[in-house]
Amino acid sequence: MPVCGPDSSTTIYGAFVEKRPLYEEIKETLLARLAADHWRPGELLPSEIKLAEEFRVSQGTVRRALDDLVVQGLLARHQGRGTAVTQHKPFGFFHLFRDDGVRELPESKTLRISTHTATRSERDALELAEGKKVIRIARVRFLNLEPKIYETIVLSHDLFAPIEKIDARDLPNTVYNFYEREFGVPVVGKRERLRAVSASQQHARYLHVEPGTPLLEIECLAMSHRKQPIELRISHCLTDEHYYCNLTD
Amino acid sequence: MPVCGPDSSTTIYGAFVEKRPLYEEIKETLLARLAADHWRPGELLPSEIKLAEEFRVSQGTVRRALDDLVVQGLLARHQGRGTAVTQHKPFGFFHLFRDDGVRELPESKTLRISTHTATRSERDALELAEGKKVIRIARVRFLNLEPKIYETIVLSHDLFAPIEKIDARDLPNTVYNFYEREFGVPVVGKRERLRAVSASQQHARYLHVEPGTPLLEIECLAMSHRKQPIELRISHCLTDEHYYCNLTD
DNA sequence: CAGTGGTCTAGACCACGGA
DNA sequence: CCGTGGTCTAGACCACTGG
Repeated sequence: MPVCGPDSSTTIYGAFVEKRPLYEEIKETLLARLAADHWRPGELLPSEIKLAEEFRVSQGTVRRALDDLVVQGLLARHQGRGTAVTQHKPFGFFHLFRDDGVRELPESKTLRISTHTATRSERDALELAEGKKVIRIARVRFLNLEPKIYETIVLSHDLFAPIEKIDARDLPNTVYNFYEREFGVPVVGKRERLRAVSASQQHARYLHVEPGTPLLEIECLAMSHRKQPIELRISHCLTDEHYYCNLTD
Repeated sequence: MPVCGPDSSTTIYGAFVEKRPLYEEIKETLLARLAADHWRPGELLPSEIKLAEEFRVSQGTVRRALDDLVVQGLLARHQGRGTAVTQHKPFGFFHLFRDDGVRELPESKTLRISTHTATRSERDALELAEGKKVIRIARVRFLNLEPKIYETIVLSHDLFAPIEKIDARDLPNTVYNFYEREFGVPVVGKRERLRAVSASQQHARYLHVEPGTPLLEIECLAMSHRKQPIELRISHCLTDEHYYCNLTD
């Protein structure tokens, strides 16, 4: 009798099983444990056999769940060693590379955190009702000590109200893990829209360029499970010395 | 005794098996058949059971190979119906959407096809030796009848020499299928680098904008199996009414 | 209804890593 | 050496599709 989630059940194989595939249930359970920092990054999970015993399923079913999480970038498996939690957050995966191919980690300076009534496009992206409020965070991000990105983060006030009161200096550099840890909403996917736009007066001031300079606009919608939108992020990047990289295969 | 490729073998399970995983061999074989137009897009492949019999492996092994090809986007499976060749491969490769989310099929007008000695950056991308020649194809692409993309395609002359003699009007709108059909090189992956740049005089002329207008530059390297680079494509897109979309999950 | 893919099991052997 | 994940098998039942 498999023991994963509190779902409704039906009998097959002469036993009780959840209607959704077992490996989906197991994935959810493991995902929840990952979100709850059950294991530290780099730490080894129990072996397939142990997990199979715990969930009362066959090794193959656990394997299927683990494989999916590996594809999602949450776990890494090593023959002979074990299955480990991925070191560097996979979803905050930063796509900007220096022209020579090196990936730099951006530093952030938070300019302000404020609350407003959501605009039409913010409501559309975050699936909010009319009149709902959002928290906006404005940041400048530095690559190699030079300001290269002006970034606005938009969050549903209902979900993230406590952020309002945080001191701008205390906002972590990478916020996806922060959302997961503080608010229990893991970011598992995103939808990005890119455009080339002209730098506004404001962009120009913070990025030390002339207004009208071409900027790469990245509108990124981070999503949790079941496509629930979590965070809207609009970045304006100076791509004179960097490029945005996208791989497929 | 599995029967896939002409690889060296070793005995396990008391039988002869290839050193590489069986499902990899099967993938390659199916991939070759797909490249050879063994099945038409939309056509159903033999069932898992038939394929398992043909390759003399278990159903699970065939399934593993098919699943991988589904992830690659080459096949689509439908419970109760069968496994089909994906209908529109080129569509899956085109990322530009209209602001309202609709995806338009771009029209192309080929401006010229010419041959040159490869530049440094072209050699780097296509992994060519110094002094090698490349074919350059310049196109303007139209969305909703308006010129929106100025595109340069760069191909190794060694691989694609016959293209040189093709009349510009006969070059198909979507060339990936063309490469596969005419030259036997299937495009299975790509690496894209995006930047925001200013329109040059030439861009401006063809796209009917002022020089200096921000354009989205997409440098796309199309690759065949084993990361072999096939085609370098540099597109300059006017993103006043469109955006480039990237999904992750 | 028969045939397809989707899920799951139980068990086998192999290749790799670390003690 | 043992325990890990990686591959493979044979067979079961389910859910869906089509005639």
